[in-house]
Amino acid sequence: MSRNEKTLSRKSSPSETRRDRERQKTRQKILKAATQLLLKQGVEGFSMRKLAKQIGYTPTAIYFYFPDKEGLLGEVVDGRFKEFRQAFEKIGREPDPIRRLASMGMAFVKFALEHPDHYRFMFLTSLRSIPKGRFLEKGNPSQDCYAFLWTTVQEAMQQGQFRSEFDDVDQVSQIFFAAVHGVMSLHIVKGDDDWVQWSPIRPKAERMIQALIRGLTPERGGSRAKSANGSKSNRASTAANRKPSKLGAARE
Amino acid sequence: MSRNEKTLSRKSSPSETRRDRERQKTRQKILKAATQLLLKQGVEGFSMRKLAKQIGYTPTAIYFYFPDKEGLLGEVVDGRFKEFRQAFEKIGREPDPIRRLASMGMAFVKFALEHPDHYRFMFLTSLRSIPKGRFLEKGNPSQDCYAFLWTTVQEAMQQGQFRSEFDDVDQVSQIFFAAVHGVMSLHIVKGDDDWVQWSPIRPKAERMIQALIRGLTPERGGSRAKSANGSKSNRASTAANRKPSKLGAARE
DNA sequence: TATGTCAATTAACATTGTTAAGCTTTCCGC
DNA sequence: GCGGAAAGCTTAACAATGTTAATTGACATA
Repeated sequence: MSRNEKTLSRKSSPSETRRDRERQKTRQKILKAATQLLLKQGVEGFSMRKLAKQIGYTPTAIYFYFPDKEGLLGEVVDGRFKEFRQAFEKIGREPDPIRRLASMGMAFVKFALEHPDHYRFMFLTSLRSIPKGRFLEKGNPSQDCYAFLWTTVQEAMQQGQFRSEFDDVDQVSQIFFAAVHGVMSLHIVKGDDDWVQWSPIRPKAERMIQALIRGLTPERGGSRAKSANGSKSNRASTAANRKPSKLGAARE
Repeated sequence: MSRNEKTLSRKSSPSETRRDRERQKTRQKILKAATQLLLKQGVEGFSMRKLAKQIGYTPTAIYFYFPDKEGLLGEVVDGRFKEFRQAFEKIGREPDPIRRLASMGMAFVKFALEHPDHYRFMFLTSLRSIPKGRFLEKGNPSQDCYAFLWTTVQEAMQQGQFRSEFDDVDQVSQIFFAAVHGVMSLHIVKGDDDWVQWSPIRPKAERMIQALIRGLTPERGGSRAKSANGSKSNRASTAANRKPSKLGAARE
């Protein structure tokens, strides 16, 4: 915490931008190399010294740009979350929130399969004291994945699409997210553990999302709850109205 | 892999047992200390040197009893799995497999809450080449947790308690396990990440199990699935007995 | 008594994250 | 243009990690 808050050190000189541009450039270079190294070597195989060697610098040079290893990797992960959020772009246009939920689940699966190492770091590692929310706006559904999920769940809830006992947006969001996360994390962490005969991941995940949504929503036989939200004052009033104040892509 | 397969080195001498008893004793001593250290310091804080200091030995002495860090911790975890399995003892006597399933889920939750560090190591860490199955018999439901789960799912399936599309025992077992694992791992890893407003873990897990089971089983309104097993009509009545109310029998 | 195995130690190696001090090069005010 | 300061980076080092090779002492067996 000593000497790397240089982003606005010089007070007001015209050449500040030039220096700073150069600085940002190498910063990005380090960040990019770190991302690649993380992908190739995995979280365990990542080391500051390897990274330094790869960019032709000395290990200490990195500390001029980043506070420490956690801070660096935290920022790498921030970038991944951004990319993660982008995978949800098209889904946002799906009108039915329940359908949107299912799509989000599958997008999540796809992302986890494509970036297992980043996934590991994003959701399977607890890092305290990384620069949270420096590059992502918390609570903003267009940047914050959890907020996006939250909003979708809230919408469905306001439309009366969930069973009456599921009246807490946070709870339902987390149940849904946790389920999908469970399949994917097991796949990534224990996937080649031959103690268990693992069934194919994709259909498994799909089925799970199906089942979970079926369990969260009322039965379809007779009275399809046709969005009983004519008046918003049904049971969804207590929890569903709360704005996503503290939430976001699980990170740290 | 060099010098620690000494368990049966001496061929046939009467004093073998004496030596070996001593050996097993210190082995257990190390194992116990390792378990405690793992509990107190967590996976990250665990180190061979700390362990050595705690038992009054030199770090290298440990290598005389265990191949390496992974091997040691692997055996620690084996012990925890045994304990884990014991948490299922009473549940085994529940006649209805679906109810049994729900109880297993809640037992799992309880275990995770009580032993978060061991949980971390058991399910959140990928250890390749650890001496698995040295102390646990794979496939035996009374020792192997997954086998216990599997058997339960199979029984329910044979009774026709699942929807027709869920016809793969492995898949259903893993879906169920993964869901519960998802909530618990998120709780453990990200539980104190204030980016997300986490909802209380216990009711969340309970609700999730409820929802998932509801989604896996046929709807209860009209024609109750009549268990296409034909042959073993031993307990086809349980299907009618099941209620959609409270499933989490395993309370604390 | 001699010998070989067992149990444990000392010393060392390689690798890790991180910091303190120093050395150029560049920039800014004068 | 010049002096001083800051930026950018390196060298050297520290402490902690897992792990191995060589060695020493004890002890049971021949």
